[in-house]
Amino acid sequence: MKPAAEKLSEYLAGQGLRSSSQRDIISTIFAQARQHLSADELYVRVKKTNPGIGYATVYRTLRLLAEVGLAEECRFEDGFTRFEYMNRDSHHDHLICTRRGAIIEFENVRIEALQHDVAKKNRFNVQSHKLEIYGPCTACQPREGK
Amino acid sequence: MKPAAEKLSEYLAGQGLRSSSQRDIISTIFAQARQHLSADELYVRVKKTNPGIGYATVYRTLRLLAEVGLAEECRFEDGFTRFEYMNRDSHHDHLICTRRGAIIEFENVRIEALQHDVAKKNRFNVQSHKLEIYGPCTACQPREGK
DNA sequence: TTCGATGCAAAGCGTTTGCATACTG
DNA sequence: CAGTATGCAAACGCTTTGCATCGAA
Repeated sequence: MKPAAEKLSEYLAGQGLRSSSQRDIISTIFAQARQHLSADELYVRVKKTNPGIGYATVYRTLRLLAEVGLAEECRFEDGFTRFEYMNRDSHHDHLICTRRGAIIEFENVRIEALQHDVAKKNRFNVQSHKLEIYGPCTACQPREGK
Repeated sequence: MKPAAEKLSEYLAGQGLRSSSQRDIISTIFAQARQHLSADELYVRVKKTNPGIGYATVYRTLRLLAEVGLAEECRFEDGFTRFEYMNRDSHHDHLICTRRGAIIEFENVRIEALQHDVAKKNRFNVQSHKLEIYGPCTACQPREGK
């Protein structure tokens, strides 16, 4: 699997756009995080090693990465927008802990098949879908009073 | 089924809060809409018959309705927050047309059962879930190019 | 008469944009 | 060199809040 920075550069070259050290740094840090990050969380991480990089560049690079297909926007119920690193083809859904926000990914072909059935019945052509299951995870449940 | 305005009033009385003509008007119009509305869309509808009502009151009333369980916040992929009228217990999910934004509700117990299986495997206690299927609907498909 | 609710305008917050400057190709 | 990318700060859109006033109980 090619590193994110390289994929991005190839895309940029193909589009007549330019590479930059900032874009390399941001996309590399984003890919290494291997978890869902908000623009702000990514900005903080980038800032640690590269204080010169601005907020706007992080936002602009995230949008670029989304264009290339290396990042995907996720809007969960807490209202924050996060980005997920995607350097593969497989789709997956999310289990989200309502106590501390841990996010677990899963995949279930039977659910996907049923989704297609539902769509067919309603004459929808499935382009994409999104499934999120919310609840306390094991680690949080013991203390869950209610 | 009790009307939304009445349910809201009962809740307010129980909490030592006060009813108001604005709250009645807003909750009634919201309930009658029978579709997902953004705060702004609701505000516009309310404004038509009651120009005196302010934006803030619409927002505050929507939050109240959510508290009572009569409204639910929905964040779809387009980034807008909408509210859905909920005067029943049944849960349902959404088919969302990517062309013109039509929203269709559906329910599928088999999918829900599978979701619980997934959660169990991952030691999650399901509190709620959210399933959205995106794609062009029949009405939009004929003109769908690519 | 008390204290919550309202309407307005201002503030907040996350995100985007305009612009002069820095840098890539 | 031409033209894109950057960093800053200002602008933006949606939502919330402060405050004086209004109105329900």
